[in-house]
Amino acid sequence: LGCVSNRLLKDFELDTGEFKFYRKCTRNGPLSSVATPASDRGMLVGVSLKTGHHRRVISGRHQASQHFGRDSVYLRDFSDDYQADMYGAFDFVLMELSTASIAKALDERKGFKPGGFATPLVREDPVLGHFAQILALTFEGPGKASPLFVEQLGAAITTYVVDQYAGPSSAPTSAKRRLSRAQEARAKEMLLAEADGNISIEEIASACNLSRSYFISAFRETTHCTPHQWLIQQRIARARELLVSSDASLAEIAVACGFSDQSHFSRMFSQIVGVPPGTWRRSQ
DNA sequence: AGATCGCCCCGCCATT
DNA sequence: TGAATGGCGGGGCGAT
Repeated sequence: LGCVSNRLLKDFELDTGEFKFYRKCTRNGPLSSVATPASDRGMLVGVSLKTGHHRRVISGRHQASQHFGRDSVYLRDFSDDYQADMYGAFDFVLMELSTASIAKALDERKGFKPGGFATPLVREDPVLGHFAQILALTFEGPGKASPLFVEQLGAAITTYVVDQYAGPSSAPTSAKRRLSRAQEARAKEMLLAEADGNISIEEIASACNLSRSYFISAFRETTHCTPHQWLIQQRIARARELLVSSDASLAEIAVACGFSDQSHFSRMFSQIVGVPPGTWRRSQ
């Protein structure tokens, strides 16, 4: 994000794949300036946990001074160049909203299309302030928060930001088959739990009160991935964690991730990651 | 919602 | 011995 890492007191990052969170905190400023060129990373939401920071944002010939108190929120669009001089210590929780997840949240706004965001902007927002505190606790809490929890939290924040800060909606779009948040969460939960007792797609669909065929297409519209494909990706993600965090054999990791044997695991891993698991592990 | 059908995942084997 | 690759049949997944 343009900060010099070794000058930060706290510098955490949490990447769920769909969402990216940061905690960035300085002891005693001044961190002279930051500059990031335009990119297609989507939007950045920053929430200040403390008061006493201000910065001068330079865009073209214009300069604007922004003061941050507790619960101050700023939004900026990564597709614009960003340059700012910073004064005073800061403590931020930040979240990156990918263009895809923004589009998804806008799409879910009862069939209304985007009106765009008013950026850059700074304002007080106690709701996002509380979300930021939850995230800060998630970063520093004793146990790791489950990926599903973090993902749902990201979804909630995205929805909130779009509701509050996206411009007026315009033309309605055609309604598609999609899962409600509750159905999506339930379905994902059941897919992950499938490790023990074999659950079929049929059963998950009926748990969501949907027919099998409708469920599959709605899941796809919602997550841009078929149920079984999604499960495989979750298993591979888990495998990546175990590959770096443990010294278990590939056969053991395969079983731990829901693959019945090593050969099949290696094949699926290669297909998705591009290199076989052993090679990938050595590269980490 | 329910029926049909092709394809790919799975689980097991062998080989290097 | 562990890891990577290939073959193969059954069955469930996913699209229509």
